[in-house]
Amino acid sequence: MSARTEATKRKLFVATLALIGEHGMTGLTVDDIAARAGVAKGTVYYNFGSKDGLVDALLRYGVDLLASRLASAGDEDPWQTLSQLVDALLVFFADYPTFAQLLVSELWRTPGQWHATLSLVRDEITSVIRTELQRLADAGRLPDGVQVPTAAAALFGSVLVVALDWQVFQPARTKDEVHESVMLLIRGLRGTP
Amino acid sequence: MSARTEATKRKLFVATLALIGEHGMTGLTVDDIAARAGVAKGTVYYNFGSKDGLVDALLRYGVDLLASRLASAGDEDPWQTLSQLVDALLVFFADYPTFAQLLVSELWRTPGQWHATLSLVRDEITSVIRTELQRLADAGRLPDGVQVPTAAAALFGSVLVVALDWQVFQPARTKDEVHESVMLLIRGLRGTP
Amino acid sequence: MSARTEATKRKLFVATLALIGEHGMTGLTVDDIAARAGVAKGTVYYNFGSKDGLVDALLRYGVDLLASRLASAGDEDPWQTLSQLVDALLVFFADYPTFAQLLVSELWRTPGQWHATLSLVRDEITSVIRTELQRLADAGRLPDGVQVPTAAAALFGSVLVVALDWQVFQPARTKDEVHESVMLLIRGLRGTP
Amino acid sequence: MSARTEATKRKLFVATLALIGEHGMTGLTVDDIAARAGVAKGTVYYNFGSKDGLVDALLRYGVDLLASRLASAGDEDPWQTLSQLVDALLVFFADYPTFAQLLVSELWRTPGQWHATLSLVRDEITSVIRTELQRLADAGRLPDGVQVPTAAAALFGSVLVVALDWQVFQPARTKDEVHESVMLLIRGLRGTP
DNA sequence: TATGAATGAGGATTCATTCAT
DNA sequence: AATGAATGAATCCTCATTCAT
Repeated sequence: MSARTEATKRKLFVATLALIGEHGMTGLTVDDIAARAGVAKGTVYYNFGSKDGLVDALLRYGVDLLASRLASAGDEDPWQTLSQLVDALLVFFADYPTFAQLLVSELWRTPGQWHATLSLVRDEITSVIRTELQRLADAGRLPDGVQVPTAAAALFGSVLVVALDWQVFQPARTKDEVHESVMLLIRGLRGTP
Repeated sequence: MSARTEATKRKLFVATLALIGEHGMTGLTVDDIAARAGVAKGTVYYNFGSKDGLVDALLRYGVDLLASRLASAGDEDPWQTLSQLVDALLVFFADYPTFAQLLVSELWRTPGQWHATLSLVRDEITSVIRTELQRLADAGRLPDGVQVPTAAAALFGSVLVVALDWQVFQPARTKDEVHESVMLLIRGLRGTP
Repeated sequence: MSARTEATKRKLFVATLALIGEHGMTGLTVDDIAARAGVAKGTVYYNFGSKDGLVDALLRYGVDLLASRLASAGDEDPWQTLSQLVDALLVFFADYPTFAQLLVSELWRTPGQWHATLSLVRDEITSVIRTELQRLADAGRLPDGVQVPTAAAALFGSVLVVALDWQVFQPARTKDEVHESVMLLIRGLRGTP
Repeated sequence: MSARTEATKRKLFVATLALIGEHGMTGLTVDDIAARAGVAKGTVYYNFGSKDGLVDALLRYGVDLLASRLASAGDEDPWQTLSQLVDALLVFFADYPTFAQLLVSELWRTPGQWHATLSLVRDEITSVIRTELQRLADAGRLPDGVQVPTAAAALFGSVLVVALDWQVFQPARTKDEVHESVMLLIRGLRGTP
């Protein structure tokens, strides 16, 4: 892939993300994307084959970005790692609010055209969380009855929704306050001391 | 509003909800709605003015339904009330999965055409939760640092997301298991005993 | 025709005239007419059979009004009578600007749904003018080559257009100024003294 | 604008003009226009944005055509120039009867969607007439009390209406007869010899 | 590698008219 | 004599996609 091609694709990603942020997935048109990116409409098709192809590629691009961020979390204490993961997620969603929107609005749609790619995102995140929860479970540090996969999904969902609510309805809160709220919420998982 | 009109509107609500469940918001056409409801297309416009108007009315219809269910929750012990609210929400989302989808996919969209109505839904639900959390806070039964509005939003979001995840990715779980998961998750709010 | 019916019809005429004045013939809907008149839509159909029927009736109503005004003009001197006719037309068009608009916009349309009725209006007016011009011609007071029917049409058109231009583009002019302009214009018909 | 685009636009202009001539503005559909022009419906929207946009562009196209014709009139004697202008107008309206219809039916509509463009047409024509009348006024060759702008408007309107009446109600007349009628009518402006 | 004019199926909306009350 | 809910044909417009350059 030539440098020129790569630059074109990146311009299209940026334009798409901006437009989704402004008007949502509905109302996202190839015309607008091309105009915003400063290229001709045909270029989108030349590079991505279709509108869906572009969005799908954008999604994968986002997954990679997120994965690299989550990878940096890690601590001997699983609770510390969880705290770092929550932090990384909040920062990522703050950096790419559009991505959070996209995720929440498409992830649980029945047929969903990008379902495969989005499930990938979900798995990417929940598996990291699941790993830490499992470490805790193995160490007997989780209360009885906690189902690791369900708990991981719930934690992921909570962080996602809280991040969105933070930005849309309570932008005045600081990241640390929000982080604290989430951690307080899940203290229940720690079980009675 | 005549009985005939009311019947027509209800038919259109039912048809719309069914179609959103089948094909999502995208792919929802007035043609399909009218056909499914067994009325002419013009009837949609006569009754709701536009497709958006129909969805908006449907949303308000759902709010009322949900509100009446939440109203039945109530106990001397705030924790009991919270548990009942979580239960009512899970049951409602199980009864109207489409409504949960609609909520999650539209609630945090930036401008969003139904933003006003959806905020109403959010407020309707969170205010009930907030009331209970406040009762706990007033009684000194919440840990320091818990911000009631943020906690209420987080709790609502968690239940919503968990309900969706339950249906889409883990349909085998029973409602009680899911309820238990959520309650475990928020045990943290109870503070150190 | 009962008094009630007549009142209803008049209300519909008034509403229709007002709406045409505001939005033109295009954009004139039965819904709007009924709403403005304060009656149900069905009433239009009960009274006039169709939208066209209403407009047609309105047109005939206008013709009668105009005819009665023109009838009051009359003088021994045909030039005086012409002057009075021009005056009556200007006043009528000033009183019912919408009627002038309707006339000018529909009279020369090729198929034109109200062509028959509108031609009636045209004949009503031009025949009065024609009569006076013929009196002048018979008295040898018109220059050679003046074709009475063409001249009558031209005079009618001039007055109509001048009246409209007066209202739309030069509302500051007084009626007398406009009247004077028209009379000056047609002084040519008087021939070299 | 590429040659291809220009050809497409011209085809659409021709088709539109023909259809307006046949069925009037009402009854003008984008479907018909596209079919007549031999292009897809979308092409109309690609090139003009909307049906109104197409009509507006057509109007401007007509203005230019007319302006170039009027520009060829010119004589030392202002009366001669006026005569030539009247002739040019009659010929233009005979060549493009639809344009005359469009003009008369839309020019004096209250808000009117093409009011801006149509006013442009009106100004284009009346200003040329105004110039000649002003030359006469400056030379003291107009009777007292003639208001140049009003007289110009009246003259324009007369020619327009006479041209339409000629085609619709008196097609047997020759152009020269009609021309003569108009000139006779405005001889009044020449004042007492 | 990129362009942009053209396409046409698809979908929202309008509105004159009907008819049971 | 009047109502107004319902109709559905007619129309405008959108937008993902194609293709010749």
